[in-house]
Amino acid sequence: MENNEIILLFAMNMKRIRLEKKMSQEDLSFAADLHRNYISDVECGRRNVSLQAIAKIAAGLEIEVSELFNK
Amino acid sequence: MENNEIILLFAMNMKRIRLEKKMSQEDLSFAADLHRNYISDVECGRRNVSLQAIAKIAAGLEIEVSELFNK
DNA sequence: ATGTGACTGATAGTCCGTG
DNA sequence: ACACGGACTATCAGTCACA
Repeated sequence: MENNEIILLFAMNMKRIRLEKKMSQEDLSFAADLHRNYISDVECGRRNVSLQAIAKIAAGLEIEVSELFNK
Repeated sequence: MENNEIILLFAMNMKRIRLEKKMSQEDLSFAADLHRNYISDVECGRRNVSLQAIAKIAAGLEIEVSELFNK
């Protein structure tokens, strides 16, 4: 597979922002309407997230989508 | 399907940028290593694109991923 | 040069658990 | 509160013929 650069960038930004907001993965899973285990997988860089899931995560974190792709 | 706001935002940005760069869909499909019909589908908002495909498209357009999510 | 329906194999995303 | 596994269903990636 091996183009996981963007997957890791996304994962790291997501985790960093979630912690800044003092949310648990379960808080986020509820706010984003995604499964708790899925949030865990994404933050560990184990998932190739789709646009709609990206939008849900950004909404759950109350941020713009583009913030999840900052370098 | 419902929440296609982000899908349409992505589609419109992608098409606008591609045209600004004076590329055809076929040019982009070659540069991004994605099928021509797939590029067409994405620009028409018919696909829920994943992170890895997003990275390929941004690379093909020679832009940052976050530019595809500007409002 | 682009849009669309349809198809198949792969994987996104859910849910049950465990430590 | 989180990582990880296994199993499941819904959907995505990738392609074709044709308009």
